[in-house]
Amino acid sequence: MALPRAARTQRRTRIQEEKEEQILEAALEVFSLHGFRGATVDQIAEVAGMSKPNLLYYFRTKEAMHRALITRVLDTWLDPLREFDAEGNPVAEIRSYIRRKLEMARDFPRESRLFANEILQGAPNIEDELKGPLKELVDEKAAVIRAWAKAGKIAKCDPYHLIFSIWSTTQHYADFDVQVRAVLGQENAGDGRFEDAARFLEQLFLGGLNVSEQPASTSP
Amino acid sequence: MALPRAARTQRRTRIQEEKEEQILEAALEVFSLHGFRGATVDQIAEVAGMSKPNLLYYFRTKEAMHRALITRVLDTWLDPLREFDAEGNPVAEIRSYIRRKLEMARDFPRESRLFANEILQGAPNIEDELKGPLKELVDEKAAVIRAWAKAGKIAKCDPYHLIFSIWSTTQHYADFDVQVRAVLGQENAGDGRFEDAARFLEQLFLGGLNVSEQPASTSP
DNA sequence: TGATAATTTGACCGGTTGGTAAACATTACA
DNA sequence: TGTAATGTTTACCAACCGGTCAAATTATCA
Repeated sequence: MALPRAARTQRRTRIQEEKEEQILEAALEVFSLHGFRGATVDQIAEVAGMSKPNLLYYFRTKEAMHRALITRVLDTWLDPLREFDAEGNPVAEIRSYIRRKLEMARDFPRESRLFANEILQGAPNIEDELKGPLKELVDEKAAVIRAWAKAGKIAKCDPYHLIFSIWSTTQHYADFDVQVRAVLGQENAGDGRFEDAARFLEQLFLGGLNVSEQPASTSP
Repeated sequence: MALPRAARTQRRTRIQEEKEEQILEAALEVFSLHGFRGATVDQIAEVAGMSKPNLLYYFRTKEAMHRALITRVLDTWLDPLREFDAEGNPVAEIRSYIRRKLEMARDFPRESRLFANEILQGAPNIEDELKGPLKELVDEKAAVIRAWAKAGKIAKCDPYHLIFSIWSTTQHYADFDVQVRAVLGQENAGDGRFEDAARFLEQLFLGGLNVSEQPASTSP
């Protein structure tokens, strides 16, 4: 008899790799649009192009599928923050962090919505991830920002709320895309809004931190 | 035989007022946590403290309930933006707008999450509201902001993205509350984070718009 | 008070849900 | 090539879903 994924100890076959990939791709599509409870296994199976029992051969439950998806995506989702470099130039670091987050909102909106859905619904499955790895990473980067402020390289500010602000403003363009497009109207049908947003957010954050475009001394 | 809400032409009875209120309160609780598809009528009925058929006597379908809830909440949700006054002092206006939005995130997080869920899932039921009334209101206020910039009262910036930024940063404290609390740790158990956020966001936006704390001329 | 309208309930319905059992098909590999 | 492990499908299940119905209960007011 066959053993589904969770019970296997041997290395994965080619078919397993392919099918699990297909499934997670389809799961991302459906979960990101409807949340965990609103998504149905039938729908995911249909998007993945396979029968429901076949899908359940690879992931025994809907929850297992969701868990696998979240863990995989969370890791890459935090990459931009990890690249935040203490040794770098504050202005360049903050600017490129905003740019990268905005690029991710543009290129991977489903991943953003998956998290938004999860957090919005109380994060029942990833609370530990938030309080553990995520908090540690943010604590580390907050210390960097605080050091920059103490050295007078940027204005003094609460580093946690600075990070929250960058998260929220950039992810807004993925999570609230429908609203953004409705308000801007269809004349901005292309990706132009992302460039406009990048320009505005740089102005906002660099101005708000008292650093001009060319890294200069803080104002008196 | 009795006529449910939608078909009634007479004035509403006391019981109708009370029960519809109970139901919408319960619906807000459940919809804001699970989204439309993830919410169940049974669950709403249980929270409302009545039987499912009784609930369906007042709102004939789940969708009717959701529609009634959205329309009611959307109106009050936009109040802070409506109060944005062209004649006022730009610094005071922007500052008080941020404060009011943040207060709403603190005092009415469920309402914020209700919208977030709706937008996140493609806004199937309120797209018209977004493209109509909402867009008109934002267009109007964007013109005000642009005029302020033209008059040199604030820095030149894209007014739409400014509004998006205020929305996203403030609503973040309602929609992503679980994440915010996880990152800040339980030492900030009270509402202190809202005061910290208010301070930071004022610094960010007023600085980003080149206006100091005491309304002054723009820097050279 | 009594009759009429408004409200509430338990039983129920067809369709969908997440998930299973077992027969069948395909692949990997000795 | 044979065969054992892996992969796929059809048929199915019990629980749950949104919603209906008719009977029972309660409020209203002449």
